[in-house]
Amino acid sequence: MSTRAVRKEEEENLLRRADDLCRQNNLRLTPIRERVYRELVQSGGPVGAYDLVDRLSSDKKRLAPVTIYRALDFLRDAGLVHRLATQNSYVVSHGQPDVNAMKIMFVDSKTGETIEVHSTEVAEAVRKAAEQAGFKSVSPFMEVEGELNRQS
Amino acid sequence: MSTRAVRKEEEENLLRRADDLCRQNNLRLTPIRERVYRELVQSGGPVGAYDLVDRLSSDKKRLAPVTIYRALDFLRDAGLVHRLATQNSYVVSHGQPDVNAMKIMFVDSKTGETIEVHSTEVAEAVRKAAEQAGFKSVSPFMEVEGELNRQS
DNA sequence: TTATTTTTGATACAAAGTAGCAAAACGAAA
DNA sequence: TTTCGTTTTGCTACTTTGTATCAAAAATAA
Ligand SMILES: [Zn+2]
Ligand SMILES: [Zn+2]
Ligand SMILES: [Zn+2]
Ligand SMILES: [Zn+2]
Repeated sequence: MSTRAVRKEEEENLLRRADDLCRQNNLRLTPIRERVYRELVQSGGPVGAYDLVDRLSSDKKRLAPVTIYRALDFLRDAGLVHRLATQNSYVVSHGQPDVNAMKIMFVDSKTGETIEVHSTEVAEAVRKAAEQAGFKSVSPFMEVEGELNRQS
Repeated sequence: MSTRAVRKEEEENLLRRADDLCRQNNLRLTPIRERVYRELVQSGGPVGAYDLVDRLSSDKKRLAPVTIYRALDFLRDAGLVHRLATQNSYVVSHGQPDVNAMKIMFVDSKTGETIEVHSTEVAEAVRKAAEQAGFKSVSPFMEVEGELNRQS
């Protein structure tokens, strides 16, 4: 099977899982919301909101930014998409949401490429640090910039 | 000694240390850079760039945003100030820069209040996770949202 | 001094995100 | 099916955040 086909299959898996998740939680994965999610999935990386406006607009119909932002808000609330604050961009959340793990989004400083890793060790260490700081709970998501090993 | 006086003393410590740091590294802590840093120190928390514009502008002289952004860029490069990407704001870096520690900025989701904690445990756990993700190095700074214990 | 580099000022602009309200679509009753 | 309240979408305009550009000023070096 070609890597192209593999990716296509992964895309369909993500779409199906998003569909299931929404159905199970009585959330409505409406056409635009699905189109935004699909575009993020297909891009394979972080995409800016105004990029999504362009990509999902046709010559006939230009979407308003707020339409995209609303769809993104929905997808984020559903846990399907993360916002990368340092990049002003949005990226699909991979992996089953493991409640005890910290979801770390590593962002390559050069290219903006991201890789998501889940780690219970980091979660535990951050929880301890949070306690020190007087925080009772912390977000299970964080963003860390770094340099990707450039394998040519 | 009053807590007010204690804070004043802390402020002066930070200013002096910033001055020393710049002198030692041949960096120029010019008047406007120092004013921006001082304002951040005195505020005791994160402040937005345009807030700084207002606070440092007088009736006679209105500073241009770019002036503030340049000062902030300098201060960030010097390691004196952090940008909180999730809050679009800037905050002074506390603590001696311990090279082996992760500097975690906990941000209260409700108030925006921040507390900085340095942790070698988190640094180590993140480093391991980064290795998994194929990252050779990571930023020693991260931002985590959470809920502060509300001590009334 | 004179030349070179760095910093600041001023204007305009770009990019990211939101407010407000009306129309449309949807979902649950009746 | 019709009614009615709720949710979603479209549309316009607007706010907030951050930059590009180029000239003037200040600092540093020669
Ligand atoms: Zn939301
Ligand atoms: Zn995720
Ligand atoms: Zn810089
Ligand atoms: Zn710091």
